[in-house]
Amino acid sequence: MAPRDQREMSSDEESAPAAELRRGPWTVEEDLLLVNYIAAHGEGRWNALARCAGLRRTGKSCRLRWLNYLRPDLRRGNITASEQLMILELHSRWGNRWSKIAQHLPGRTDNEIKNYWRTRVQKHARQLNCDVNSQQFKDLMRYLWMPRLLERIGAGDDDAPPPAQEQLPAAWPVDDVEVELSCTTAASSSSVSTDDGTHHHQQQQQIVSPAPPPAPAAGSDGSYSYSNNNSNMWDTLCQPPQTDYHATTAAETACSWSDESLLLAPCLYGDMGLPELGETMWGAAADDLWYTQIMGL
DNA sequence: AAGACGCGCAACCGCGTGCTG
DNA sequence: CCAGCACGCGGTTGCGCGTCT
Repeated sequence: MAPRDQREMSSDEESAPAAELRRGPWTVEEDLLLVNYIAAHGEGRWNALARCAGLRRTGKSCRLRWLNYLRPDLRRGNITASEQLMILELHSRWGNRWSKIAQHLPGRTDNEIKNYWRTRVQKHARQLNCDVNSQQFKDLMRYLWMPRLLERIGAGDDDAPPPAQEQLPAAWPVDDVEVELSCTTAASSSSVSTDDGTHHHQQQQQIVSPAPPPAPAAGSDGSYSYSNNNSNMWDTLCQPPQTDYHATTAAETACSWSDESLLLAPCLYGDMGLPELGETMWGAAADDLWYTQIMGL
C-alpha cells in the first residue's frame, strides 16, 4: 500500500468511499460544476456542497479550489511592490500567520502569500546562508529591501496596478494594529484614527533613497571587488559609509546613517550605484543583481 | 535535440478550534 | 461535559514548465 494510502483518513473523506473520490488537478467540468453550484446556492457546508453539486471531491478540496482559484474577487498576476511591502511588514509582525496577512491584501489568498514567502523570500535567505527568521535577515529586510520597495512605490514604479475597484486602498484598514510602513529613519509615515475608532495608515509621499550598501574596495584597475566569504557579509553590510566605523548591527547602522549620507549614496558607490528598478521579487531583476554584487555572491 | 535541473504554484494533509446536539 | 462534525490554518508535496547543459 502506498504511504499516502496508509495515512489516516480525515473526517471529510469518511463520508464517501475513497475509491470514488477524485484527487489531483481539477478539470474544467469540475470547475464549472462548483462555480455554478455556488452561484446558485452559495458557499459553505462544503461536504454537502460537494455531494449535491455532483463532485466526486472532498468538501475540503472544493473549499480550497474555490477560495484559492475560482473566487471571482481573486487578483491574479505578480505580487506588486505595495503588496510585497505589506507582506514583509505583516510577516515581521505576525510570523507565518498567512491567513491573517492575506486579510490585509485584497484578492490575495493565504496560499499565494505562503508560496510567495517560501519561494522568494526564503530563497534569498538561503542565498545569504542565514535563517529566514534570524535577526540578521530581518534587519536586511527592514533596512534594505523595505526602503527600496517604498522607493519604488513612491516613484510610481509599482507593478501593473489592478483594476480600479481592486486597487489597494491608500489607507489600509488594520483591525488590531497599526501597520507602520516606515522602514528607515528617513522614510516617514503616520497612522490616523477614524471616527469609528479604527486605525488607518497613511503613506507619505516623501520617499527617500534606501539605506546605501557598503562601499566596495576599489581595485587597482578601478573595478570593485567583493568578498565571496559569506561569513563576512554582515560585517560588510553593517559598515556605515564612513571611514571610521565600529562593529554594529545592521539596525543600528541603518539608524545611524544620516539623510545626507543617503543622498550621497550614488556618489559613494561609484559605477555600482543604485540599480535601476525593474520587476520581480524584491522586486527587480536589477535589484537582485545589485544585491548579489553587494553580498559577493 | 534531449535529458537534467530548478522554480513556482496548485493541491493535499494533519491538526487545532469552534459549534452543535 | 462530551463526542462528532465542519471548517480553517499552516506545512508539505508533486507536477508542469522553463532554463540550462
